[in-house]
Amino acid sequence: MAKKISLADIASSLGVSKTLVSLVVNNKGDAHGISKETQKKVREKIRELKYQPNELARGFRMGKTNTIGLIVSDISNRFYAKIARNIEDYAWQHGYTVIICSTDEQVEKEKEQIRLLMDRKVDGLIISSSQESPDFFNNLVEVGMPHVLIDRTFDQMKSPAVSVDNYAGARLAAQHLLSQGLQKIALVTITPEHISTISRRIDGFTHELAANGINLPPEWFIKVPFDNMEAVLSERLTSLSEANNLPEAIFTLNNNLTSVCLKCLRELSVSVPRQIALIGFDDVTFFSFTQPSVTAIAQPIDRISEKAFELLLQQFGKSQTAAKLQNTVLAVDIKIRESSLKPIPTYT
Amino acid sequence: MAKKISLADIASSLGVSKTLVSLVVNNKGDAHGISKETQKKVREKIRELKYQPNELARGFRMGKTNTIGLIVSDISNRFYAKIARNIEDYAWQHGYTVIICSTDEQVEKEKEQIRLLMDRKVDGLIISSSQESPDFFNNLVEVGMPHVLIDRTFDQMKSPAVSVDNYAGARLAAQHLLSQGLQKIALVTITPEHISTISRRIDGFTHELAANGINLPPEWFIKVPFDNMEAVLSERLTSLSEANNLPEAIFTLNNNLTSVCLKCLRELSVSVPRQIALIGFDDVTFFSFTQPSVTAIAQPIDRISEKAFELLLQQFGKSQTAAKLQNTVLAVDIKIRESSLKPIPTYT
DNA sequence: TTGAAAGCGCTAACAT
DNA sequence: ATGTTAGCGCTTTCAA
Repeated sequence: MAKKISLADIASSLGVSKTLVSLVVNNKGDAHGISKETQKKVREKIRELKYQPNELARGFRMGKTNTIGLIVSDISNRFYAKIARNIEDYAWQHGYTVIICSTDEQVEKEKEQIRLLMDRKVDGLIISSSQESPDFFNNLVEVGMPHVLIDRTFDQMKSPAVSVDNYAGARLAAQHLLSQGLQKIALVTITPEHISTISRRIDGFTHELAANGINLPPEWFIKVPFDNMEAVLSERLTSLSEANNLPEAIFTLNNNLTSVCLKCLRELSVSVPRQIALIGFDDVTFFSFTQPSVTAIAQPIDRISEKAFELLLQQFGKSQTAAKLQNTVLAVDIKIRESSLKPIPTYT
Repeated sequence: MAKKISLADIASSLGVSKTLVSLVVNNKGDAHGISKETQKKVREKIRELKYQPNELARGFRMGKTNTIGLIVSDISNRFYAKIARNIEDYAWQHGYTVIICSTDEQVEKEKEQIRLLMDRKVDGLIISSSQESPDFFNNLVEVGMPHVLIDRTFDQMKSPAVSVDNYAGARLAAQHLLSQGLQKIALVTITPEHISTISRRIDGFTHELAANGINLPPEWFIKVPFDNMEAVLSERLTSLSEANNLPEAIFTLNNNLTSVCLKCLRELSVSVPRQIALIGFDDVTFFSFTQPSVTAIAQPIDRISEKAFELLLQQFGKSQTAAKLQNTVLAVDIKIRESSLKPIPTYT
């Protein structure tokens, strides 16, 4: 690795002070009344020697790294990948760079990652947490670490947050199914269920069903583990099928679940939507490409990212004051497509 | 932000030197003959004061940040999202953290990002480049910046790289189509075509067709811009359809293209595979869930990531020696599914 | 078995 | 209009 040119190098080779050079590098030359002439000399030397400021040293000195951390359960999940991309864009626009960490829903790993990023002095954190309580994050606001919680939030939390109205979204799904006269309805969720998004979707859906006099029998309240969806779901559906006890409709609580469910139904040769109507929470592009296209509750991914980044910037601004709680809840949409439509639409 | 405890704090509060504390923090106490007793005292104080080493300062001092940069065209693309996840895992296992940058195929942005990451002193770079020549990267090996090129590579490059056999993969696709007696075959590619993966796929496919006496007429060599696939492809297919000049089969050069093509065909009410057989380069989970399921050339994503990270670690090891060129080319697989099968398979 | 001091590259208060 | 100096928090000779 060729020795890097430093401020001192260009200063000494010019017979001026490091201060001077630093000033012009940071475009503070004029403000400090450094002569145009000297500035030009310095700039030329900088170009000649191909000087590049050591951002690490600068960050160290200024206590600011222009880096933010993004913590999610799995960056390869469509939803988070999109979020990541949007946040990366906003970050880049503001001169920040983003470090990504996937937790695999493991609370300890998540904490470890956050601690590491803090030790690395990232300026802020955007987190979709797998934790069960807000304690860890309340402590973060206590110590003044800028951060915002996204997607998954907590009651009693002190952190700024942005999420969507999961409860309303799930109700939308239930209403859509009910409006078509469907009564035998199943719910497929992942465990752990304590995740706020999941529990609110469950509540919204079951409440809406209950309000319409329908209850969700245990055998149609299907829980599959986060890391083994396909095998478990397949097994459950198969046994329901064999018992001749399949529902008429299924609501899946996230996009992975929706995909996996589609696949399982296919393998069981269950036709969607003819035999079973399907609707999922969380929309992905692909759902409009498939046959049948898939009905889904769509989250405003870009607005989530935008708001999250904005809340972070806000905290960077007022350095000393503790981050003020602001819990933004965004509305969701239902994208009605073929998979949930009974009777089946006819094509020309 | 509560004042952070530093090495000096715990040293002075114990009446010992920073050296001592540093040594025990880094588990070099025994090696340097520091008494068990003192070590214990230090460790207790560390716990009491909740001391956390400032990794930024440490990185600055040691010239090592334990951070690597991952540069791809778009982190929200399935393929790169998976790559990112795998690399993140390997990185985490080895104590590294990863910064992600999406270039949107913009060469200048890519260069800027790489320069910024270098100024931030990342230890290494893994790059799927959008550049047209290897010059920039050859220079990187010259200055001893550890990096590895993935996915897209260059002739005459001096950088370590890992890619897949795009040429062979495309031939596989052609052979599959030809083996079914299909003759009227179209190719859908993105522009810019200079990207190595793309050009090799084009070559492999057209060469295989040519070897079988089939040529690709210009109107079936469909080029759509990276950032406007759907509109353009739709327009082209529509006009072919109106001219009654649709092919019998289509080969799409990446997963986005495949999805988009599927959608366009649907909107044209063209049945896949009955009217047109479809096969795409690059497999994504979803392709096995759809109706029809989609035939694709599958890349060994995990092996790409693993090898890439390994090549990077290798460069970290032998610090002084220039990175030795190693261009790993991995084999691809064809996943034959319904979309490419003629006659259409029958289901029970 | 332990400590003093230098220094990584930069910025900023304080001279001059 | 420009320079001196101290110091961010850590590791690492070199001494004692």
